[in-house]
Amino acid sequence: MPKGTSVNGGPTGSGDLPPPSFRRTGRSLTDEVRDALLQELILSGAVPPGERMPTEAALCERYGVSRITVRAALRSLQEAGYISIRQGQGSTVLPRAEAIASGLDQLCSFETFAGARVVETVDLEMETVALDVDEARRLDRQPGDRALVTRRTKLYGGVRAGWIIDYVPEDVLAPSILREEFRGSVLDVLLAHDDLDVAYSDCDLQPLPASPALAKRLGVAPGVPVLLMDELTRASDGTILNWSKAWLLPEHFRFFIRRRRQAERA
Amino acid sequence: MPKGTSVNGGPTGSGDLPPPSFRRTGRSLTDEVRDALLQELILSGAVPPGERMPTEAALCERYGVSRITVRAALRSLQEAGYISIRQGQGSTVLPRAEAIASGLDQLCSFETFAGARVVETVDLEMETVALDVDEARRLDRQPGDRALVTRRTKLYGGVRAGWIIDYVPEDVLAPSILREEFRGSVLDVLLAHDDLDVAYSDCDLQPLPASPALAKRLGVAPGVPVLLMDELTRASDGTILNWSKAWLLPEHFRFFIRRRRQAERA
DNA sequence: CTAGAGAAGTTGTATTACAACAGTCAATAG
DNA sequence: CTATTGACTGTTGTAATACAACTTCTCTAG
Repeated sequence: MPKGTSVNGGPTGSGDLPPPSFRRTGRSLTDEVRDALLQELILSGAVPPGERMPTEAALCERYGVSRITVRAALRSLQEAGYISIRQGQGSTVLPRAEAIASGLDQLCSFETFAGARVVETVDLEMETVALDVDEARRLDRQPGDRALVTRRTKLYGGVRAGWIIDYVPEDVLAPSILREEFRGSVLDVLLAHDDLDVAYSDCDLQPLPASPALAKRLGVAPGVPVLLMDELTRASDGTILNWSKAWLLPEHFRFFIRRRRQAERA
Repeated sequence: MPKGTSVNGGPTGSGDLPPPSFRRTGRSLTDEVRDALLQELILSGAVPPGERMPTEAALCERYGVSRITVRAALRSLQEAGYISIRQGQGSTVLPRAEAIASGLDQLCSFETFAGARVVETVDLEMETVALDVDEARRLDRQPGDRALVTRRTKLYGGVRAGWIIDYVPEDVLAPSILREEFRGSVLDVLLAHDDLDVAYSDCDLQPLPASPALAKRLGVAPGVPVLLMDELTRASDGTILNWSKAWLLPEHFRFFIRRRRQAERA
């Protein structure tokens, strides 16, 4: 709730009132335009895959911003894999934008990931612990520092789908607050606190055979393949906010990612 | 091989000669600067994680380009997860850049992915086939269209690590050329042809128990977890260039991805 | 009818200017 | 002396204009 007051734009003096559906939060104008383009033109299907986006000049007019801002927003969308930009030709919406829109590269909770499916949380355990050496190193804290550990089983449509453990250090968020605001997702609580500035997570994926204990929790046979998702969530300055380990049954999850060509090395 | 002659820059008239290690290909100036920043400052460790990048003005001078170009390059790096940019403060290199640098979001062949490890290709089969209905739909072609199918087993350090099938439609690359240039990786052949304009791939990850046939090929017990990586490679205009299915043993692969926070939905 | 030149439309880059934000430090009020 | 305020500096964010470079289409000359 702080930082909501920063009126970013308020351009020089030209009284162009922003067109409809153009909200103004504390973020940069470029980010606002980026989101608007993504929502109103790409994800909505207004410009289907293969079709060309409006020209930069048209977008400037539509949103009442300069070409600088429009170009930054377009470049952002290009980098994210939504569009292709070619000099002299224009910007084209790429196919399968839905794959990246619902893909792994998007940092969101399992409840958000589930979409329309009914999600339940059972066998919930929350306790404050002192970090051991390994846990402390992983979280970039000191051994003995305290953190709230949350363990639970996730059900998708009534069926056991995953077993999840989260660590949230006390210096990130007071355990009392997390306990109070927890509604099934630790990440959603963190995301709701703007001051934490959740930005990204580094995630390690690894298929494993289900151990007997895990198999029992998930109601499957020991040895069936599960996917271990080991994830470290960070603020935009790199501070570690959360460590999450999730053992997931593949039949309930589909992992899409978009791989992009990188610069050729020297 | 066309497009190599396009001299992009040749700025107005200011005779600033570019500083060392600044190559000029057919790509945009912005992309050149982006790569230079990534190589020379971030990946080289010249600016370690947590440290601030030089200011935009300094980078303008260093590379002899305008602030427009530098900002576009920085924004690209930000979008890719390498740096954080904050108004009034500057750009900061984020921790664990190596995770994304060697991560799944980078489109590269298994040989490149393997790095220093010795990679061998055995049980190679290449044949031209007519696509059936399902294959054609997946490749966005017509049933009966012809494609070169490549099947082989990959060995990492002498140990069987994965079983891979590739489809390359004839209209993308002549089978004779592919057969001739194939050195273990289909993707590397495609990447070497600039005119194909390989840009990205959409990838579906799914853990599976190894079938008896697959287990036999990989020399493991049936039922052990393997990761199926189903991937569609595309050109920058969305054209499908290649369909690849890889069954991988997890002990030889580590899959990192960086998940970024997306725009909040309305 | 074809090949080539030319025009129009679009993105890429440069330049200049100012606004907005973060941090520092000195001046001031208590 | 302490704490708050205020100005100042350095940085990124946005705007306006201009032109270069690329793509596509049209028109013309042959």
